[in-house]
Amino acid sequence: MLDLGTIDRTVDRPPYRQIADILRQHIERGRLAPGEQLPSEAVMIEHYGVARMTVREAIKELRTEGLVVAQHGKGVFVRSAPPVRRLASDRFARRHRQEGKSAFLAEAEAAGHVPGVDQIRVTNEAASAEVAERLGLKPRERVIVRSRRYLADGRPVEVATSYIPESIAKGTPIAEVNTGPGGIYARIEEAGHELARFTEEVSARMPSPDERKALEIGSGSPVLTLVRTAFDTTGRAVEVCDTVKVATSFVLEYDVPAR
Amino acid sequence: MLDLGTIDRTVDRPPYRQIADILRQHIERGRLAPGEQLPSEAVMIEHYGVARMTVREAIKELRTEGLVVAQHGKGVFVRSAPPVRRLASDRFARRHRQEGKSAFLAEAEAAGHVPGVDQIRVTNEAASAEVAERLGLKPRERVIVRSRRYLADGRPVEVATSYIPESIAKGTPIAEVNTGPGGIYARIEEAGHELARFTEEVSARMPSPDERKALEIGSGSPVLTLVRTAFDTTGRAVEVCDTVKVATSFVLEYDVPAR
DNA sequence: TAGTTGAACTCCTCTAGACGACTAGCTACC
DNA sequence: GGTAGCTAGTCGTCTAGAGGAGTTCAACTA
Repeated sequence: MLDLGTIDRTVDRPPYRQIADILRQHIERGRLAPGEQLPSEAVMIEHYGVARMTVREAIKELRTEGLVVAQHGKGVFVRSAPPVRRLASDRFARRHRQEGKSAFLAEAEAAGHVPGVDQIRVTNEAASAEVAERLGLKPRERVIVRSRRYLADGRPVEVATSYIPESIAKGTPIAEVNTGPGGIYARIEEAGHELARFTEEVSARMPSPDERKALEIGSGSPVLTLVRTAFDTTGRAVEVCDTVKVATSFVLEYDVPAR
Repeated sequence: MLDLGTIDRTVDRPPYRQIADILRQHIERGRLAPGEQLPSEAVMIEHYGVARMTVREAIKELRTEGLVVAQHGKGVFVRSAPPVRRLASDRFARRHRQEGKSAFLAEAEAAGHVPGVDQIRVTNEAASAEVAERLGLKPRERVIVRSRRYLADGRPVEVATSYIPESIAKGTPIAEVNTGPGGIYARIEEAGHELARFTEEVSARMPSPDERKALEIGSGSPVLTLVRTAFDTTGRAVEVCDTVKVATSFVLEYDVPAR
């Protein structure tokens, strides 16, 4: 049986924080294992002799920290840490494309996960000012917009939107839902644009409500955002991609020369 | 005067979320500017005709999202976005060290901020199993541990801890609080270890209470974590550095060859 | 003038209770 | 045998109130 301890009314730390502290320790020390259910609100109300809202405040704190998830009608459970996927900086290596694997597929399989993609939407739009600038296009030039959601072992882990100039995508399956083996980078190279390098801008923030929904995460889970630009050997930007990843599921690895 | 709108009791979105939505929109559309004060709880209770806790729930949601910060006794304010600092992947370029600038100093100045460092602590410890493994040392070999906090324009933006093998640091100012011009990387190179490359592992998570305190951020602000290893030209790991950055203050730029 | 007090305002924490909605398991009926 | 409905247990949301504590500023006092 879990030792819930007691709260101390004389100390200046408020009861709801003390309760959160006790539960947090149990989780961090493994006495409450991932997936395990926390004591119900009723039990804790009884045990600590506090009001319902006080217990809920404590649980709210843990939810904000991403330590637990509540399930309406069932209980509150310790978050089972999703598998962490390491993304090495060679994930865009040509050999993967030559093997018919897209970057995501190659990485997920290497990490032993079952990859999946859904919610694919492909449209042809006029480039926004920002996208045009990043791609070095004139404003309002047309681009293929590809958005999709990636899954690992059936769980959503990332949503991404790519923008490719129509002039490059024309006559290729890039504008189709199914781009064929190797993904869009393989198609871009076949179209005569040999890829030379990528730049990635990494940052992190809290998710918007839409992103929370698409990634099936709570409001306490941060996201990693990647803004990637692909350049061909002539230095032309041939694709930009905005990616939002579930932060807890990823570690990004980069190799930086000292120069 | 700010248009607070009204809530719709017939729709299935709960009132506290509707209130949060209204406020969020005002913030996102700039009608509530950074630093500006939100209507007080009392005003909103009156305006929407709801109970205290309902308004507080709405505000809590915005706090969790990192959009606002509450100040006891003063009010709730739209978070003023701290200056974002872009960290280019050339931030460890040798020329910076040759100019006597550490990586942080070089970057901060380039971005037009006043850099600062405080809370410097230097100790000599037996390497933990993890650090020993990352540095390729035998367990319990001694390392110099340097931890410090970085400030930009007086605001804390990052805490970092470096581990350098004592065998490399011996006889250099690396074990001193003041390492001299160019920082520890300059000293490592002077000690005969020419730096060849770095690897960085980037991830993001919510901060621990300690980190919240050191970085002076609320519980709704995520942090970026960097685990860096520096290698010399012989392939030996000469330093590892664990960094925790305020996520909203940084964009990390990386250059990835397509290979 | 300089310092203190007090009021008014703010958010923080807690209590005690209400009803609603979701889940899961059991039961009774067809 | 299958299903519809009941029920206990869970979390979600809301109400109406309380005292506490930090902030500000004006009024008061020495």
